[in-house]
Amino acid sequence: MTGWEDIRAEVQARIRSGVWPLGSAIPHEEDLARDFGCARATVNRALRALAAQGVLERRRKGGTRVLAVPVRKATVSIPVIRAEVEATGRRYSHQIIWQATGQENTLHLETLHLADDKPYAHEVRVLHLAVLPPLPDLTAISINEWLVTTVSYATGEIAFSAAAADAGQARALWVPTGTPLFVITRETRNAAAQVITKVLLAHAPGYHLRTTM
Amino acid sequence: MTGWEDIRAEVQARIRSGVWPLGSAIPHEEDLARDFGCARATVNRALRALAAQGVLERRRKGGTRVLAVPVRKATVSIPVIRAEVEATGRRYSHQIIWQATGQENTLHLETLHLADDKPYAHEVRVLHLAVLPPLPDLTAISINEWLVTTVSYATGEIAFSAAAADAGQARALWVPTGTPLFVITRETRNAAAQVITKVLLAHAPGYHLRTTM
DNA sequence: CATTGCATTATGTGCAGACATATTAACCTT
DNA sequence: AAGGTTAATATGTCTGCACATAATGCAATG
Repeated sequence: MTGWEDIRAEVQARIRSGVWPLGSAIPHEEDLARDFGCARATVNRALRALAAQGVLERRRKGGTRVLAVPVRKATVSIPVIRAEVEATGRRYSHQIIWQATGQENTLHLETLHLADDKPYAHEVRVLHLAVLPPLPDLTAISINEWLVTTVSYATGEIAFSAAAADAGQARALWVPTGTPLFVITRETRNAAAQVITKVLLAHAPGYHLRTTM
Repeated sequence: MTGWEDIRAEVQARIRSGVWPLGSAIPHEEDLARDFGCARATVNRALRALAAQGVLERRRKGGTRVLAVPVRKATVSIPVIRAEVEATGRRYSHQIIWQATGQENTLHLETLHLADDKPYAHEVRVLHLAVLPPLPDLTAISINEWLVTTVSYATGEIAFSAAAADAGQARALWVPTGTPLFVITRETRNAAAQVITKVLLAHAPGYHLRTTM
């Protein structure tokens, strides 16, 4: 009867109805557990879920409070491009347009990803070779895919934006210069906080990144 | 010594090293618990985290398997625009450019959000009044903000894309027609799956949506 | 008066056991 | 052989208990 989802819903209802105003502290887990007639672990699970959702803020000893500014959080999947293309029933391929070694043992790569031989996305990447195992044959597998399966879980920053196609992007994607492109930039670091790679990925017009709340 | 984070790391290491190849099934929670010398609940926590990350797929009775196609998941915050603007030290304001009632008890709203009196984002919204409480005075509080604090948790779809500014967006945002804009479209539904509102939000050039992995 | 140190407190996490539930596989029926 | 029923199984979750950990404030100390 009292699952943690029910408790999450109840807590959220109390926040919405003003019983626990925005910015205020809510009772301790133990009190809530007594209120709801369940174990503290159950309350804990519910409150942790709400914290992950951006509704609550929790701090040891500080207790739990309702965020003053509610934040909606959405989880987006950043798939391997090959899988993304093949999921729509199209055939994936990629071409390395240009590559060069740069300062400090870096490799610069310009890649075009294609779906049914039509341009799908244009990628510019800098790889820091010192923090990577030897590279494979890049004509067989895309760097993107190789990295995902090779490098242990890494942290990183992602940014989404819109930008006008520059000359290189325009040429690769068969669009006029200045065309709005959906751009994803990524910076990936390994466990030791060393930068592994930086990527700028510009998608051909019509691209949408979808998710649910 | 054996926290659930350690176990998550170990499982991830085994996947990366090929002990558990992509697409293969991994042992049951009970077996893993014996292997790692911990309780099943601890293994469960670790595996659930990995499933949320997009590394594993879990099904009752079906067991746990490594996803054939690794997916990176990132959580993005969709903040209230006022908070987003004020977080950068600027002053928020908004203007309702146009509004009209449409078919089936809907309200159409065109809003401009400003930061230090400069255009920040252009919003076009359709509200389904039948599934909402009475609206407040919209000059005092933006719809966006009112909805977040008023409507109980709702599901919805979000899509990010890049688009060329149309005439209305160009005029509102002080940019030439055709300028690349970062666009967020949202469709929000209540618990009964009824559509509450649809939004198209076009951000002024320079906008970035950031997140970490 | 500043600083260090300790006790307090709320959340974070672990464990063992139990039952719930979804899903598959095996079985039986027609 | 097709189809429906049943049993087996792995995950999902709850409970009650325990200890760990971080953060806060108070107190003792120099």
